[in-house]
Amino acid sequence: MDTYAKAVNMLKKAITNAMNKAIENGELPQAELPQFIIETPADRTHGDFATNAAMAGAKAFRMPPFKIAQAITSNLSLEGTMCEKFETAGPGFINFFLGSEFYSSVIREIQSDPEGYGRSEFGSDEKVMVEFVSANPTGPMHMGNARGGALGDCLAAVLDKAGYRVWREFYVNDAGNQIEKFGCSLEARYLQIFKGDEIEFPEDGYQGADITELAQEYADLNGDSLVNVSSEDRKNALVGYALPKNIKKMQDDMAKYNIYYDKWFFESELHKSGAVKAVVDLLTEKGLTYEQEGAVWYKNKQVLTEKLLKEGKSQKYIDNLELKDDVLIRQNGNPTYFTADIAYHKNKFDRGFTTLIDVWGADHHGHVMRMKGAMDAIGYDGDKLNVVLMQLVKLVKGGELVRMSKRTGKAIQLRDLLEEVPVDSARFLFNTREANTQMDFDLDLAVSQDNQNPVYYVQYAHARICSIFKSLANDGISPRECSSEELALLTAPEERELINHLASYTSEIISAAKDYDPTKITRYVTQLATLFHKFYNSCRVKGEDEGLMQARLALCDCVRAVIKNVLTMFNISCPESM
RNA sequence: CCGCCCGUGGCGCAAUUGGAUAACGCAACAGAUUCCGAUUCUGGAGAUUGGGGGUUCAAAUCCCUUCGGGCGGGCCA
Repeated sequence: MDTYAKAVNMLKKAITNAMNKAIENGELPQAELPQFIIETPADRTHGDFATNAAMAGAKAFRMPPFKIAQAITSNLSLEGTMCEKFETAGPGFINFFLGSEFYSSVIREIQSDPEGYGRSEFGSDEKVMVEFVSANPTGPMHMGNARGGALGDCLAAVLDKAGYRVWREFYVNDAGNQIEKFGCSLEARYLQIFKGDEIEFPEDGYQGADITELAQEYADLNGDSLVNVSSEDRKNALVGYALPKNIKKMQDDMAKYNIYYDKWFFESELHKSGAVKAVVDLLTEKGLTYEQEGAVWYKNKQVLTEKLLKEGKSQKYIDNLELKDDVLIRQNGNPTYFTADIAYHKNKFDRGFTTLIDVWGADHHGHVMRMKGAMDAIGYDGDKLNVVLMQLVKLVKGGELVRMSKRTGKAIQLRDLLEEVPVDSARFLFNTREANTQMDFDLDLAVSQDNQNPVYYVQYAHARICSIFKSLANDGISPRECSSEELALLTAPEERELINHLASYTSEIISAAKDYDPTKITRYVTQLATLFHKFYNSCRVKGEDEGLMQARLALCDCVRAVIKNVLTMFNISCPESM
């Protein structure tokens, strides 16, 4: 357990003991102990930790919070808590102040295992799959995929650090309707090459220039050999050529973006193996399907109504949702995307993943509830499927909305972004806004190399620390292990605040993992850099007496280690000089 | 019409998930510094947390209502 968690735990125990003692000696009435929390106050003059135990107990003890606080504190012993002082304040808070033992053990903890710092067993080795991006292979990836990639990959990294066994997966929709459309679009462009504009382009086809290019490429390689074959053979040949190329492109783009998947999962496998059909059979066995107008339907309304009633929602609420059933097998005999997706998520559970996380665009939110319901329906726990919804990104340059790429005249692609913006910057900046908020991605900021750019600011703090060590090495000074007495010299407010922040790293990781929110960590590390600069400005390292200098060097070393720890986790570079 | 998400100083955003005087960064104002790395720091100014009501010791957070923005609502994905 990390020092911070230890300190909180011991404090919790001490407070519980004090309440029990107060009940024994009659200062508090007999009652069940209230649930209370230990928090770190926003305002540090309120101490390093505070508890709401007295306020939380107001109801149970039927006493004013302030009186309860007095009863607790008069029975409180700080023995073994790392705190050296407490006080009551405000409406009944009890505030605690840490002693030097805490500060030196934080530094020692980090230095003993810099790479392992922040890791915990919170996730108990549970197998988690994070599925993200999963863009359609019918065209290039866009800005939304860029955001999803950064968020999903860093979320996975956070979960890994929090003690989960994490698996990253990309679901390739290489089957079904959109591939059919893809084929028709390619076919039309191909035939246009040889027969001109008399060939009509399908109304709902993919308009993109990439389709035309792919058709042209095929024509350049194989000539007009497909003009006189059946439409089906022609489409198969074109898709067989174009699809692998598109998938390869996506894989290259992801690699450029420093994203590496454990698996690229192909939807076509589910069709081939019969898994999609099996899902329909399974639902039919459970009496949850019916036929109508030549299609097979899934009783979504029934399933969700039962689920929502169980959750305590009112009938009126449910009626208002106007739930509808869904098609599993179309009139033409083809399964829908929904059916394949059920089969895919079933497959994930069957592979032993106990928690599934999907990162989806917010436009898919209507899909969330029925997907969870479908998991329940086939005998899995729909609540183990968690969907992180992500709002749209707008590109902004010079304060103005950028709609399309200057070069191609088309919507901005992931590729265009990576040509303009360093990968480090993109990965970091996409992780500065929570998934569920609309975001403006500021291109000027992303390329700027000054402290306005948070990545740069953080990397710079790291480089600066490295340079301190180099500068001291030139003077013949090398860092050494410090004694507790020396570390106890770190008493300046800037030093203590910095150490406090270092200490909260592990719990911050856990909190980010709980909320599926990696953006907490970019905020954490930016704050760390800020606190370091404050320290750097008010506390000189060089030229102080040997003991203090070494203690401050140890602190610098810890800051450097944690910055590197975060950036490495997020696959962002961490230069020693810039 | 119904549902989901969002609304916090001029701008960008946070708040340990119900806790103390709503934090931080730009921009603007007043000043200090130019020292291990491009500066950095210290002050004050600026907020009825979109509006209104409710729940309780305590609400930006939960409930109701209203306004504004985004998204979605069966043979698309």
